[in-house]
Amino acid sequence: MARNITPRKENYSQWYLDVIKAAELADYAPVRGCMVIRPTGYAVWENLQAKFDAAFKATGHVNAYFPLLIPYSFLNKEAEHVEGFSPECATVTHAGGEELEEPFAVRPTSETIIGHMYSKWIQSWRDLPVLINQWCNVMRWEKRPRLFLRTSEFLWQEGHTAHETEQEAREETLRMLGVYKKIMEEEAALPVIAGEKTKGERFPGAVDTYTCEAMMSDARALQAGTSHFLGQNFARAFEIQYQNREGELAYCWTTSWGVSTRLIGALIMTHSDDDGLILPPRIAPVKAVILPISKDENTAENIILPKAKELAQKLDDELGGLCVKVDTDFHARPGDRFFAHLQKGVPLRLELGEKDLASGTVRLVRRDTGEKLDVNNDNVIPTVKKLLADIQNNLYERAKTFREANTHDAKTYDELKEIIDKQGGFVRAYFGGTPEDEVRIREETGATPRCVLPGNDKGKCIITGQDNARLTIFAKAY
RNA sequence: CGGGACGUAGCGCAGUCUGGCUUAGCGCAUCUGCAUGGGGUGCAGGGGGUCGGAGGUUCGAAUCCUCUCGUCCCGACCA
Repeated sequence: MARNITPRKENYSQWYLDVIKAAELADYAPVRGCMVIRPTGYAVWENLQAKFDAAFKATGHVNAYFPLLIPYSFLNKEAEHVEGFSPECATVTHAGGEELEEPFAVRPTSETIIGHMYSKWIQSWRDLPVLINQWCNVMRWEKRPRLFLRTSEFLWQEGHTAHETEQEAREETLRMLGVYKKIMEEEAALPVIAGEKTKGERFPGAVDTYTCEAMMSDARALQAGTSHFLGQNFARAFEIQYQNREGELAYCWTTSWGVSTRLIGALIMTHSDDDGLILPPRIAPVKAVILPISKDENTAENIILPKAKELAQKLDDELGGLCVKVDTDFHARPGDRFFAHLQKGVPLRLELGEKDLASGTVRLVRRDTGEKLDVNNDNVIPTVKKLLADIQNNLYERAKTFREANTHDAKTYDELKEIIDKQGGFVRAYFGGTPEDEVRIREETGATPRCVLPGNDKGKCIITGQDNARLTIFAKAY
């Protein structure tokens, strides 16, 4: 249907890029791996940001800002951390026309510099917990960039907390994982599985890493957000010590957690179709668009437009403002205007023409299903509210149904191989192997352990044959 | 980082092998006018590129050579 978008079945990667281009979400920057987030894409990010930020504040966190440049030596203080990040770290070696004595790292993440500051700020158990979040950009020099999913520079949020006890820090890690899951599911309509990462997939420097794992519409997995229990690793590396209630010096227990603009990639690949972008109403910058239609421009402008504006105002009042757009591009033909909004993923289209005025109705068209409804003027506002809620719900349910239909169980390693090879999707299997086993599985199947399911479901490991292995999801991932 | 493909107007392409035959062409989009108008309308007229960038070969380069930047696909690598 859309002539500027490659059908999903034909070439998934191309489809993804075409949707981004058609919806004007982002464009390539002149620097390899970097992108420009265009106003529409940025508006989506702002909406996501607003939801997460409110949830962070509600759980007692405050925002702050730490610098972009980090003394490179800081990264070296945590062995696993530097090993994990140095390959993708950009460094600044010159400034002011001179070579620097010590290079700066452009932050790939901020555990180190925040750890450094925390060691200065934290003296006593009375200073704890410290619950700080920052919204910023980070840079990771990726070999193979893809818009939103893996760009050299991206926007994200990183929460960094320090606690008095291990239990408190562990609770924080899981609390934020829960916050992520809730917002992803309720606001972004992305069904996710919240679970633990295996050893091989852990964040460099973490004791435990948790993830919200989503399935894209090609049945591949996408890590949508992570939360890390850092134990005392960074506290020891940066001497984040405090005097405890007994008057002794003790190391803090820290956590970190983040979600990024990658979520926009997840939204695209979860909800959109061959006509272009589909956005869940709760995070769509424009929730509904009203199109005044008439073959006579004068009628459109002087009779229909005022009514459209009036309706938009009423809807805005009901929906919380600035969410309804009136399309005043009378010169363009209706078909062109439909497609423009279709591709940009506006959840609901309201058509208001002479026929509607005569019959006292408005035509409503859903983006997710294409369903059309003629609704009496009196019922427009409640119907719009209902439809937006329905669309939100439908997108979530649709994605969840797809995920469930593409999730299979494997009793043996051979079965796992077979399913990954023939059907793809998520494969549940008991796994208790080592990181070396994970590497071997990846090499032999292309799949990686995405997440260990919560709960006490245990069984015989498909690799080692040992009992008590935890139920783990394997999949090919982005 | 290895293998492959590619970079010519906003988008998609032809021309590149066999340098001059083009003031660099085509489709879509765009602009103007008229008609049209509820899922991509029709006719007419117009605007826009110096061929990713730098250097070289040549009387002459979008076309040949060297370097460089970027994109896509596969692989390696990677929260």
